[in-house]
Amino acid sequence: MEQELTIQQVAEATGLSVHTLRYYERCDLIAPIQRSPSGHRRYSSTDIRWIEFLNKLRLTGMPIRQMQRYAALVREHPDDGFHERRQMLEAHRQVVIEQIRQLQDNLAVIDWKIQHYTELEANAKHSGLFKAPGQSVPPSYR
Amino acid sequence: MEQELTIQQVAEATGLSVHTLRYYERCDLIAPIQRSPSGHRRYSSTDIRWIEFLNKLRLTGMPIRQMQRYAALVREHPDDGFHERRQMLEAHRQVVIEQIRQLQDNLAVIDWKIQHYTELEANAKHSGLFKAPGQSVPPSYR
DNA sequence: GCTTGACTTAGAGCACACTCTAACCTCTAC
DNA sequence: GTAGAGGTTAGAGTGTGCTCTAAGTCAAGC
Repeated sequence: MEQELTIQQVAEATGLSVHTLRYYERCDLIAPIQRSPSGHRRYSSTDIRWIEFLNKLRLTGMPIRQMQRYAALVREHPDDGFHERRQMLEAHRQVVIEQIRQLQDNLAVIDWKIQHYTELEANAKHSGLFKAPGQSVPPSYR
Repeated sequence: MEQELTIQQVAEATGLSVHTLRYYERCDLIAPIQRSPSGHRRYSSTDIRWIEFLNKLRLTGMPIRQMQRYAALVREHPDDGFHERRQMLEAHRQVVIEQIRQLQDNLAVIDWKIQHYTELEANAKHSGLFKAPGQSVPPSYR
């Protein structure tokens, strides 16, 4: 009942390219995938779940190097040594949280600037007749 | 009263390297900086505020190309044409918001996995005597 | 005058993560 | 049996954003 997918199908399912899938396998992020009699890759649903998790690590900015370490831990101690893996994920978790915080901070500044432009546009429309009160705008903030 | 900073001081103030500062100027993200009689760059506080804003765009993932477009708009129409600049920032804003959303989504999965490892660790400690109820763990989720 | 250290330039080099190429193989349909 | 779609490999190439190098200039202190 285990349905096995071709590399093309996995690419579509995961959003990674076939090139990337082979690349990940080549650099040991993915353990060697089973082959059909003709030598073509046949991905199991377990493989796909692993790839999807890998992808989440990537999308949160984990470098390939670190994913390699994580993948090696899983391969070498599939049934124990959860502690080190958890520690890796927790360290990464902190990095991601910080990343989100920074994005939010910087977004606030961008929002501020959008607001500022909106006011300048409004002023321009009214030919400068209305100057927003209390808005002394430094010339550098254009 | 305009205090002018050296490239080294600006690097310290902004967190960018002196190399990066020169690189940004070379590719027109920063307009040509004033020079001392000896040809050394002298940054004004206006320059620094611009660089800081640039950096926020970078840190939110805006590509250099796009920052170049934005910088060109500011240079070419410093006192009007706020509309296009606002549009650029608003488009970027949406990208950043989506980026944050994705990070949060993926972080949730990582959190789930950390939790899962925590449970596996606890089970291992009790020599498998206690199996968390209702936790049928697929073998792929290790 | 000479050393030291901070600056200048053009251009080369690098790390990262893919992405593509060339040459070859294999299955299916006609 | 041949075309065409899709697979395989090793290895080269690409885009992005820096980062560094080499060779030279300049100002201050000894």
